Amino acid sequence: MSQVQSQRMASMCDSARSHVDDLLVLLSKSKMLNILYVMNCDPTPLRFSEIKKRVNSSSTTVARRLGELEVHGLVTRTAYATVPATVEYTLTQDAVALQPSLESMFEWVLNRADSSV
Amino acid sequence: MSQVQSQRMASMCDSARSHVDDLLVLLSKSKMLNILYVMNCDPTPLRFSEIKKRVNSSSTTVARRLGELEVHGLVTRTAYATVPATVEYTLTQDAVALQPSLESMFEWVLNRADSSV
DNA sequence: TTCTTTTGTAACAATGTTGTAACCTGTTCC
DNA sequence: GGAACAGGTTACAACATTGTTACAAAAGAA
Repeated sequence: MSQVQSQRMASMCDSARSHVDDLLVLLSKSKMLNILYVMNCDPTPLRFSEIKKRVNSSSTTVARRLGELEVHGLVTRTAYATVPATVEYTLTQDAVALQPSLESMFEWVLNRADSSV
Repeated sequence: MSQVQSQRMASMCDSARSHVDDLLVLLSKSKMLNILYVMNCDPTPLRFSEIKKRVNSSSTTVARRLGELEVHGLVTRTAYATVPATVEYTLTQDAVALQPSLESMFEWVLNRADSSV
């Protein structure tokens, strides 16, 4: 955002507000909810290629999203020195705490999708 | 299963899948979760300018988001012939069904924001 | 030696999204 | 007549994001 905001929102701490916004921006990135969804549905560690296949996106985007999730402490990346390389992703404790909300959100989404077909 | 049957099921799955994706794309648009958040926090009908102020975005974006929400049946727009014009937005029943998930998601977001400050 | 595989990264053109500025409607007040 | 207000819309330049293509590393198979 190019504009400098000097507004005073009376009741809320600005720095907390920006952290909340950061997280909402993170969750709003393309394929982010999809990735969390497939990782939520399948509690086993998932490989890069498997995630990519399930969310139906390019390597670039999947790599970017997983990187962002790792930076924010929502997924753990584990690389094994196999040939060819094997990398597994799992949700962290923090992300698991988000699971119930996501699950009921996805349920709502599925219900809507059903009734609008 | 016959070929015709499996084709029909495949296409049903596809269309359901695309509806799910539509909704995820909708929810992933910028400021969308913010708008749902402020409308969730304040159960009274909210005016355009009030929403705009609370999510801190441009008229263009807020109008676009509210329009999309209306098209998807998540908000109701009510215009009153006052001078100057008054327009109120409220969540629909459908959106209210999403509230619990959103609320616990926002709680999670706030908790994370707190601990990362 | 060259091919294959997985898991990425780099560069870049195409595409999508955003805010800004200007404008519009309709009515009341001066 | 002109200003002021809420609630937008439109055009467009600036900015952000995406997919594609090319590439790499490491080692076993052919």
